[in-house]
Parts: sequence; structure tokens; C-alpha cells
Amino acid sequence: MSRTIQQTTDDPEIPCQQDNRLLKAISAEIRGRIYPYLKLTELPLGMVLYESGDVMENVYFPTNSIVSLLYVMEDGRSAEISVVGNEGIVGIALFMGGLSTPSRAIVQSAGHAYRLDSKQLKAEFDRHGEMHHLLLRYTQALITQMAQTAACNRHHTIDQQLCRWLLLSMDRLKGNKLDMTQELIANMLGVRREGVTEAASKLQSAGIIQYHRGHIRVLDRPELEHRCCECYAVVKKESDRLFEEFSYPPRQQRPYR
Amino acid sequence: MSRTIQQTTDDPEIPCQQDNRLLKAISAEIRGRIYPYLKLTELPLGMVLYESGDVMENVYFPTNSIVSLLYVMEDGRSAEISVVGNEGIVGIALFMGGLSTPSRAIVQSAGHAYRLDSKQLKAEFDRHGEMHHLLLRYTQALITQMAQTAACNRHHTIDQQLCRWLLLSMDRLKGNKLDMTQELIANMLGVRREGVTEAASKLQSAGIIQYHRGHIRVLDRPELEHRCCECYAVVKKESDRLFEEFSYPPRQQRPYR
DNA sequence: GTCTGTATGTACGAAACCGCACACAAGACT
DNA sequence: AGTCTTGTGTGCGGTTTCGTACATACAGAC
Repeated sequence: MSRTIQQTTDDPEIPCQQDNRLLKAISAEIRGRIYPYLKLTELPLGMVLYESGDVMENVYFPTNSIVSLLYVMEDGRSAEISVVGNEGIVGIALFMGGLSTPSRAIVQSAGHAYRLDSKQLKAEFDRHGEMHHLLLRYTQALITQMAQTAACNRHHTIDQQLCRWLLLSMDRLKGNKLDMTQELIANMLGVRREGVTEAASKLQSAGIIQYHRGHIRVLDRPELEHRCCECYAVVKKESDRLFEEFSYPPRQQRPYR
Repeated sequence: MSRTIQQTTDDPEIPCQQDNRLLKAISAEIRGRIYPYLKLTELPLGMVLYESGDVMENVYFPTNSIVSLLYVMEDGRSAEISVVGNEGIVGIALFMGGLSTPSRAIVQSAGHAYRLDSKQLKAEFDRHGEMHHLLLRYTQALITQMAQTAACNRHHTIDQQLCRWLLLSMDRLKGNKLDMTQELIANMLGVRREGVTEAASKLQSAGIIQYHRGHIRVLDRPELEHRCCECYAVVKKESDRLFEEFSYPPRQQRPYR
């Protein structure tokens, strides 16, 4: 489950810390303090990192995995609040002071993440330095994603939401493949499995995606973006804005406005 | 619009700082620093405190007013992300580091709020003392509300959501009256006005509420809670948990678990 | 090859909600 | 008093999604 950490690795399948964009963004000084405590951890599909109400003992920096923050209602129906991949951290409630969240964190796409003891993260956060700023800034981006999800749930069709969901997932993985059944996607979107089947069929027959028993491949990403609602672009822009600010070394000129 | 501030007031219509629960929760030391900069401000119905993307020059601590954080989509359709009343602050993006949010803050129920210059709040936040902790903790509660709203949008009927919305609003006002047209409620919930008319008619004919051209009165609150989905209770519990922690003087025993 | 569980496809009536159109009534304005 | 604006009530056809039931097809186990 855990291995000794490595700054870099020759095996492209084994991620290094810098594959997480938050870990990559911090300065050398903080890296020196944090990196020794990072434990590379395998996250199998469906693994629950936190259950609703759990006290968090670790936080996770995904590298090539994706974690969904899922809200589960009393009657068992669920809705995805946000997605966390290599651009983020799972466990923000830790430093926000609540200790626990009323949502479940579940591995949506298997891979690896760097695990960090809550105390270590809290200690670094409480130094009120760069990490503090970075984490708050990330939380802000996460809030944007949640707000957009709420609005998207209200106003957009399953077809559009599936496109959004696929794009958000693809952004967090390398390559154009994703292992995910329609049943699980339906849980994330909070809709029936049949609804996803229908939406995915349309995309497949239009040649935009290709799927087969839990394996999805995106063939025509531009068209996927075209069929998507605005929600994807807003979330992505906010996420990019975060890392623009934290790029090292600081750029003199920003390539995009 | 602004008046000289008063620690207390004899006129029950003019709120004092302590009518905002965040301002009430902070210690005497911080009060000394903050209170002189607070400006009592009138918030008329429909006033926009921030437009999407605005840089925030002030933050607001509502007393007897309610502010909605509303997400407005490209096509003009909208959805309420969260509500802020005397339990909170409008403008969290300021200290979260994003400077702006992609949502609109609009006065949903007219009243007063204490306005504070962004620089002053940021300065106090950056002392990393009690205010810092309190604001982050509040943000966590707000995140919970947003997550719950997202899930509620997905799974619950207009009838249930109207109950939730009424309860959340009533909690933030004294009395059992609310001035609000069905049209505006529809904007908040992101549904048609007719849908609200129908849901409100049911409540009225059941004797739970009484309304008349923009004036709503809650007659049977227990029944309102009974018809509501779980979402209200979750949000309220999280909000209460925040102030339990910050009650002064600290209690030896907590009356509720 | 057969079996079995899992993933996906299809169908159909019901419910919720939408968009629209219009009626009506209470205040506000002149 | 008459007119206009605003807030609410109602009806109807259309769309989306739901709930449910069942069929099909693939993959791995034996």
C-alpha cells in the first residue's frame, strides 16, 4: 500500500510528488519539511477515504487518481459535489476547522495519491506561510466548482452533465481513457443508470466517445466540449487561475489574460 | 445610508453589532480593533452587494437582513447557492484569496448589515488569531450549505425545497413574517414562478403559511419542518455547531451532543 | 464449452417540471 | 374614476426524468 517516497522515478507508472500540482507549486523550503512525510498510496476504485462525519486522520494529494466528493442522502440517493484530482487535495475540512465533512470521499478512478498525516498538514498550514495561502486559494476554487455543480444540477440536461463530467475527469488523467461503468457515473451525477446509458449512446453513435463494459475512450474532445454546458469551462478557468498565480518561477508575463 | 455605530441601542429597529452572531462571538480584544470600522448600512431589497467577478471592497455582516448568493448562468437562469443572514458574513472570497467570486450577492430580505472595509477585515484575518479561525470555520459551514443545496437541487421536489427555503429564511429573521414575492423565490430556487405558486398554494390551503402579494407569514412552523426534506436540518445543525464552539464564555458542558 | 455475474440496451407508464398564454385581482398612479 | 403595473391563479401540451421490468451481451471462472 505504501512505499518509500521518491523525488522522481524512472517508471512512468509510479508517480512522483510533483505529479500533484499543489505539491509541485510549493517552494523548496516547504517541500523540505513536507516531502519526508508523504506516503505514496495506492487508491483502488471505490475506496472510501472518508465517510460522512469521519474525523480525518490523513489528507490525500492525488496524482493519477480521481476522488469524488459525494453527498449521500438519507434515502441512499447521492450527488457528486466536486471532483478532486492532481490539481487538489482531499480533506480540506481538516484545516478549515470543522474536522469532519458531511460528505463521502470515494475513489472514482483508481491510481495513486500521496497521503499525509493530518497533524503534519495542520502544522504546515498553521505556519501561515505559502501552504496556508495555497490551500485557502484551492478551497476557493473548490467552492466555485461546488457552486457550479449546484447550478448545473438545476438547469442542465443529463446529456450536458455527462459531457461536463467526462471533461472534468479527462483533465485529471493522462491519456484519453477512463475506467468507469455507467452505473457509477449515474451515482455521481445523481441520476438513473438508464439515463446515463441513453446519453452515452448518443455520444457513442456520434463518434465522440467509445465505451465498452466500463472502459470509456474519448475520441473527439472538441465536440465533447461543444455539447457541454458552460459549467465545465467556468470550473476549469477557476482551477487554472489558481495555478497561474502559483507558478514557479513567477512569470513576468502571463501568456493568457 | 451609514450612521455612527453604537454598541447598543434603545430603538429595537436599529440593530447593534452583536445582532450578527459572528461579530458577537469574537473576543473583547478583537472587538476593540474591529468595531470602530463597522458602518451600519441599510440594505434595500434587491440591492446587489457584489456582481459576479467583482473585486470586493467591503464585506458585510448582516443583522436583520438576508443576502442570497446567487449563481447566474449565461442564459439568465439562476440558482441560489447559499443564504447568509445574521449567522454569517458576505464576502468570504476576500480572505480565501480569490478576490472575487463567480456569484452574485443580492439582498433577499431588506434590513441592515455592518459593512467593513476589505482591508480591515483582511488585516484582522492575517493576524491569524481568533477571527481567522472563526471565519474559516464559518466558511466550512457555508460549504456544507452549498453541498446540501446541490444535492437538494438534484433530488427534491419544489414543494420540499420551498419549505427548506422558508425555514432557512425564517431562522435569519425575527418574527414569522417575510416580504418576498413568489417570482423572487422562484429565481432563488431556480424554478418557474408558477411552480412556486402551486407549492405555496398547497401550504396556504393546509394552513401552514399565509401570503398576500409579497408578504408571507408562517403559521405552523412544525408542520413546515415536517414537510421539508432533510436538507434544512443538516444545514441548521452545521450552523449551530459553529456557534456552539464559539460561545463565550466557554461552557463546561455542552447541552447537546 | 458452460456457467454466472456484470454491464448495457430497451420499453412504457407515471411524475415533475417547463414554456407559454391568459385571466384576474389588488394596489399604485394620475 | 379610470388606467397601469404588479402579483397571483390556472390550464395545456411538451419534454425530461423517473421507476420498474426485462432482455441481451460480454468476460471471467471452472
